[in-house]
Amino acid sequence: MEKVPMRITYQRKIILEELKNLGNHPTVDEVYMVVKKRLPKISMSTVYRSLEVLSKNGFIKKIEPVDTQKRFDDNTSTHYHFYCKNCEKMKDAPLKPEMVKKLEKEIGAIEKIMEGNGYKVDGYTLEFFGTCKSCEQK
Amino acid sequence: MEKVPMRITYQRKIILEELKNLGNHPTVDEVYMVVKKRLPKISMSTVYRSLEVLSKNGFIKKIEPVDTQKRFDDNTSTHYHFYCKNCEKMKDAPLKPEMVKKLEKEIGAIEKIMEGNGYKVDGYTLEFFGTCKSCEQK
DNA sequence: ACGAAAACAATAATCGTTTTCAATTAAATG
DNA sequence: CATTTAATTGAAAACGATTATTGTTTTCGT
Ligand SMILES: [Mn+2]
Ligand SMILES: [Mn+2]
Ligand SMILES: [Zn+2]
Ligand SMILES: [Zn+2]
Repeated sequence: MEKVPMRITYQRKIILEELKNLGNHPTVDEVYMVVKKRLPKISMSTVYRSLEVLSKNGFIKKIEPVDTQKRFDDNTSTHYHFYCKNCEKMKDAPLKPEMVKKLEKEIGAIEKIMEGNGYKVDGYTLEFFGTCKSCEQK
Repeated sequence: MEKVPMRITYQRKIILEELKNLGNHPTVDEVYMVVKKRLPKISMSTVYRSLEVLSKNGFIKKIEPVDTQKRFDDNTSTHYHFYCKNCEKMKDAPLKPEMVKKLEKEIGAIEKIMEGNGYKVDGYTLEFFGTCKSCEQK
């Protein structure tokens, strides 16, 4: 149960450096392409692993979908979801309609602000994750 | 440019039926498995296409990630993102820190409510999508 | 009932990501 | 230092989810 400190290897140092001067939210492939210029022999898996380690140690932040699979909902009205990492099920967020309405309005206002800033906002997704009620009760 | 009405095929009818009585947000595979019991010869691609068509015609709602690729951010503080469907770049949502703070607080309250409902909330993702400023200016 | 267009089943291809494993490198020990 | 131990790497294969392709079948307006 000991926490082994992250090793600062040459490739990790360079990956971090290049991520920083790439700036805006690159994909793994984008990082790979620039790093390859300095480390021609580096492999894709090293880039994947390093970014993972760097984010796990708080140097950077990973942006990833809560759940990668497509899902379908017979309820077409606006509501939010909760993904349980334990049972891997998607549940409706346990919120009263009034709460949903309020949040919806709030975020709608935010969208307006972004539109005022020159962005065309088509929509958004808000998803919570953690452990669902039934899983928690065990 | 004509809008062709969706054909109501046997398999679409059954897929919709089964999606409805599956209830909670099934994955494509989950739909496939139950539908296969009634239509042993149905193929996976038909399930994919049908769910797509059904959602496009408003019968059901698709739940999918704004962007499927992993991305990494050198900014580790809390902030929101905007995905441009045109240039396929992820940008920081153009919001003033005060606005972010406010939303953060608002959603934090929502999390509390869900915790009160027996859920363990580890976090959430909020992502906007549409067309970014620079793409819009063309 | 006929025929054009749409949808189908089966299969292969693609995409992003993870795993495997032998070789290399870094850190810990003496 | 030299030696031991353990983590990391590169290359390749495997993976799961989704999309594309190709003939065949079905739907539906006429
Ligand atoms: Mn739902
Ligand atoms: Mn960011
Ligand atoms: Zn659960
Ligand atoms: Zn753009």
